[in-house]
Amino acid sequence: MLDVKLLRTDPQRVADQLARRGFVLDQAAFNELEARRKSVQTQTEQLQAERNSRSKAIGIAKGKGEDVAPLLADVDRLGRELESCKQQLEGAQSALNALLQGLPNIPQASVPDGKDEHDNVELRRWGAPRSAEGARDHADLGEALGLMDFAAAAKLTGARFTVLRGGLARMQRALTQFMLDVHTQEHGYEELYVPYIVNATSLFGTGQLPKFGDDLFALRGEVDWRLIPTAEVPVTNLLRDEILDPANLPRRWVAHTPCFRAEAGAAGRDTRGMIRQHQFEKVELVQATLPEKSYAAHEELTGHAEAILKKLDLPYRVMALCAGDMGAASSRTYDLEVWLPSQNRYREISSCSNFEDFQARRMLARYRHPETKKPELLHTLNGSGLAVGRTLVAIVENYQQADGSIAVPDALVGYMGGVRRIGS
RNA sequence: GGAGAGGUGGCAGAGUGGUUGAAUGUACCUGACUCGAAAUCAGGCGUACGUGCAAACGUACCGUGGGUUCGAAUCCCACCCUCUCCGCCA
Repeated sequence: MLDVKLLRTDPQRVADQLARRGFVLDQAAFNELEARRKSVQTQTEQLQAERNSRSKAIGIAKGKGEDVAPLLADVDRLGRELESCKQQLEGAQSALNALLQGLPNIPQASVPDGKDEHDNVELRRWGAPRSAEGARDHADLGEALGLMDFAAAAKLTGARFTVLRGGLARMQRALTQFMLDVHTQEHGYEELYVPYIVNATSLFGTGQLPKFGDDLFALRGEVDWRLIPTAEVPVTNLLRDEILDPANLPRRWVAHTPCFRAEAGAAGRDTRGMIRQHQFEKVELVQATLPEKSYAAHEELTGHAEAILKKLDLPYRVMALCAGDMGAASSRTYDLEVWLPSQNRYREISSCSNFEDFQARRMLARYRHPETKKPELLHTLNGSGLAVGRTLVAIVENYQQADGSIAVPDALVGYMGGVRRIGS
């Protein structure tokens, strides 16, 4: 959520910056709602002040044993006016909130202009992509080995699910352990185990609700519980309604969870294979920092995710997303894209974002400023470190052998009980 | 699932209708004493929004949402959560 003060003081600047992401801010609508809210609020507060002082006078009079009847005179009228004011205030406030909650974050100055993924800017590349010549895709290879079974998953559930068997099931588990170990032992993250089901308040805090509920799976029942679309939701919400001691910053958390996405609107895209599933594994990095440190932390966190790709010797590139392609909550996003020889191109495997105080304001995640002693909003960041399912895809494709077997990356052999080859 | 107890400021813990946004302790901040520190003493110290250059003032907030009342932390209802015991269970 944006700071409403910013909208009051410099709406044109906000409008200009949101325009970079193709978002049109209705300034007239905001001004009207804001003016209305302000006038109704002032009126309500005045009425309440009057009521409070009368009530207090009645209390004092009673204490002295005086007659309170005169004081009760037009208290009825006051009460009715107050009641109607409160209702109006509620309406004005909720209309304003709805507008405010629908606004995306302001892109940071360094974010490139652009309207979609074609305008993203490549920052750097690492590794030597292998030729697409003769490369088979992961679904072909996995099914031929009998270790990746989409038909079985379709029977159990439906499209966009996978059954993994044997060596590939084990490799997915090995990848998870490997990533968690690197981040906890080399990058200083605390490992967390968190719920895979969250309430609506948590989803509001990180920004999935109210606007992006279509992509979430809801549980049936009386309570509004949803499956997490990413560990970002439960992990970041640990900060909700907290005031942290700055001595404990930055907080660095890593968690492995399955992720559940309805993929509404993705019909026809990546229908084949494991690229886009309703359920996938991910190791997620989350940081909470002082505001002045968040951009350094963003570079650092991106580097932590890159370290996994380097250790697995998977060629990748780093993309700075343009203003029009970023998620609504983000101020700046770097995507890591891994080389997939069967597609002869790079595909997203990690997305690392700095949200500045956008999420922190929604969830009141704060620290106590050492000098002013006042609570100030934290900055929050997260990134995949990495998407495990897509990492498995990348390994299958990049480590495929002429005979259709899959070599095991050196970094993973220890996690695979010494196995160096799958499928031969 | 059943029975009981409880949710108050950073923490502990009073407060059962009225000058209570909330005693007290502790932590923290400032000052005094001290060469310095500890101890002691004095003062300060919740969050959000609004008005104001500021001092200050107004409003809301005692798990959440309703209700009763001129007035609710306090009374009533519903829900959520925590703890104890029982049942069930990986």
